[in-house]
Amino acid sequence: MAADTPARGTGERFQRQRAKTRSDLLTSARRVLAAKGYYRTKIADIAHDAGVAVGTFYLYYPTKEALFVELVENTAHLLRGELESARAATSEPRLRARAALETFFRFAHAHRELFRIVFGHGATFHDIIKRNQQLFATDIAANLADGMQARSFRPNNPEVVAQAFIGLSLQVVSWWLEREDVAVDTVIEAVLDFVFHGIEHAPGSAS
Amino acid sequence: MAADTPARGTGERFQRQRAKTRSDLLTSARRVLAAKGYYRTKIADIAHDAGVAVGTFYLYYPTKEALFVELVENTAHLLRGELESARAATSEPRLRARAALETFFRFAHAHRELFRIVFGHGATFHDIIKRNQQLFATDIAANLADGMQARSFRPNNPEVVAQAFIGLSLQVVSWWLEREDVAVDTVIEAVLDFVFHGIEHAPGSAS
Amino acid sequence: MAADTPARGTGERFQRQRAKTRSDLLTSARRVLAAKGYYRTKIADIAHDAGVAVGTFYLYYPTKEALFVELVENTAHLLRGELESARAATSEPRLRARAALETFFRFAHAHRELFRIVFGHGATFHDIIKRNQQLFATDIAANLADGMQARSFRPNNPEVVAQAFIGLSLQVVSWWLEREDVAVDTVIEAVLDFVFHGIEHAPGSAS
Amino acid sequence: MAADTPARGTGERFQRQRAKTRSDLLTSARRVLAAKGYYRTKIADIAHDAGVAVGTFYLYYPTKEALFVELVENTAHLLRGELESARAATSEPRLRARAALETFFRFAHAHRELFRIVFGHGATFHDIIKRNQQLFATDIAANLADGMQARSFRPNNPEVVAQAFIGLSLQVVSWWLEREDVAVDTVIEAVLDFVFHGIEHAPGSAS
DNA sequence: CATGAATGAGGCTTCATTCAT
DNA sequence: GATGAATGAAGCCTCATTCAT
Repeated sequence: MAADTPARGTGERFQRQRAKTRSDLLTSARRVLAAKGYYRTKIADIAHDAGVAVGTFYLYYPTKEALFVELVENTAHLLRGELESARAATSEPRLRARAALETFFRFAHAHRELFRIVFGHGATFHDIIKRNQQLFATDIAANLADGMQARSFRPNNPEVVAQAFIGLSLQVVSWWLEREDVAVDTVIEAVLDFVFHGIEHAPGSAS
Repeated sequence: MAADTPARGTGERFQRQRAKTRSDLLTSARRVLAAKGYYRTKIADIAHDAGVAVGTFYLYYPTKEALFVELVENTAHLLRGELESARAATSEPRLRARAALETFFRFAHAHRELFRIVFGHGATFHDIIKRNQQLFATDIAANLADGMQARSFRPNNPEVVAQAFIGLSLQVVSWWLEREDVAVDTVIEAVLDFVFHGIEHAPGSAS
Repeated sequence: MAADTPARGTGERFQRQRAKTRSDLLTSARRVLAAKGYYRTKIADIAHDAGVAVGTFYLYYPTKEALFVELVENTAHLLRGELESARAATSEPRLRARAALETFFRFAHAHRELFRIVFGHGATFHDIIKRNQQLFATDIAANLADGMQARSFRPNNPEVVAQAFIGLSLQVVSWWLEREDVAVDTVIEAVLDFVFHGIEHAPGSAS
Repeated sequence: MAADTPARGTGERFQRQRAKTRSDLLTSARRVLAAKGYYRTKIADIAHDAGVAVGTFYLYYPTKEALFVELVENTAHLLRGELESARAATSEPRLRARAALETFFRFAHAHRELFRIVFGHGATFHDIIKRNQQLFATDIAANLADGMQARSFRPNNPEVVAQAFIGLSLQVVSWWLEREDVAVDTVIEAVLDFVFHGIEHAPGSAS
């Protein structure tokens, strides 16, 4: 046993090396997938971009699909986590919705590539994406239903509005990601205004 | 056959036959592309579905992409036409927007397959789709700007709202296309409510 | 319906063409597999030998293994049929055994390539071959048991002798297939003598 | 380690270590090759089984084939040695043949894995195996010819009988190696009886 | 015109072998 | 010496497109 220890130190080195290569591949995959979409992305493209040989890819991911799934799951999980945190900050539905929307935009901005892969391009072409979108829809619909119950929001069909919410967010973000000139806050404000005066039960608002 | 006045214009009959085959191919392409998306659709699938040989496909369309482009262009053109008619019915921005939304939903419902191809699944994976979406966005933004000018709509960034408009419409329609149980009008009403109380400049609204 | 008939004549032409290509592929597969064995045979080798492109192979066989299995099953089935006919000619165990042995040799000679594939080279590397060999072993053992019961054959373990039978036949045939100079009958006679009498010079027999 | 007089001949210790690793690799190669055959065995499998890294394999064997060849040569050499000893015990052809057969069976039993590699599975797929089989055939044929000359054996074609000999031995042994239930001696007896007397129930002989 | 067989470039994946540490 | 990550040639298979009939 003790005699086998000397290898330990070396093992660490390999671990670090592996982690680096894996991360390189992931980064390249992000970049390339975001740029060309799933079908037009070749394993060779990713490997090349990562500066490794094709075979190396397969030391880290069994298939192209596996990599893709991992990327999607990671991203969705990350986003969901951030959204949860944002919503946890308050229990007031209006504030929550605003916080969620902001979070979503900032996330998309920070992870534009991941985002483009998961929600953009081929969109719902893979079941895993559909499934993840459904999760978001459910969360949003629940929040909307709460708000309606509390009369913070206009009574409406929560499911439909949730879908609308998702749809408009994705579209605006996608659009915005291609024109870096517009400030985030400008867009967020515009969207918030649009969204809010759509769901908000106008009290006696003289504007 | 014999009953078809064989002596007369062979050209005419062939013409008709050609048109039919072409149309058959288009119909099959719609069906198959809608079901499987561009990349997973093989020419052989379409030909088989249309009841012709693979080679025949190429007598009508030079490439797979050409067919796709034609389909997209057709659809977009058709939709744009309907939207124009709808808008032409009135010059009042609010009514126009409502009419356009209704038209859009009814169109998506009537041509669900075309719609899924052009706006769903592979979404923006092809430039032509992007280009067409942009056309719609421009139209909508123009209409919104008009409305804002006329103080029918809340002042806001027309481009952003146009994108939001498109995004929510696509998403809701896509969602709705997969659940035939909900009535069109229910969905339209929900969307209209959401959309209107978002864009409408609340006058002195007692709701 | 009647209008669809004109294609029939053409269909026949295609059928003939298909049959030819299929047969070409089979012939080439036989040749190449026999020469290089399963693992060293590439699809491209077979296709090239058959004078077609690689893709063509896949119009006829889904995988390399499928082709192999078909070849093995065909051969085994053919051989089993011939052996059955040979055995059916008489019920006398000795004659049957002789007839079977002769049939086996003549078959191997006539279908040397198939034979080499199925029984030679990689031999039992694939389950299907094992399974087929077992079938033969069972038949032979049954025949031997009969003969022992009838006291035509020396009492012995039929299973072991059946295996010995198969083994020696395969080996001798394989050996003989590589030296075309020896006449079939010479070999058959030698084997028959060995099989029937063994190697021992009968003690009592003054020869 | 510390107990191993570290100061003394490092070279010697390394020598021992090297020998051990080499032997470990050989053992693992035997096991894995026997189980999966040449083509389906990966270097990684062997290395893993031996508890060393892939690269280490190449410190001991230049190529996969080299290892294989060594294994085959070793085995064949070992067997030939044992057969020679067995034959040397007597000059009486009958006894010699019997002794050789027994030796062969016991060898196969003792080295089933080596045996399966060299004679089973991939059988004659490699020239080296063919060449070795030929060596055995020559030996056996010589012995048979002697016996025939001495009238201990029936006159027959020695080459053919030698091939038969080899073939039946291999087949029976292979068969037997997969059914551990049968005792070696039972099988040997059956084979000896068959080899010496054939299958025919001697006419005059009262059983 | 229609047919469907044939083509072959191109993508995915494997694995014997090499190499930096 | 040992390690295991990296390499890349090579094999399998797919499918848009062409072509002989």
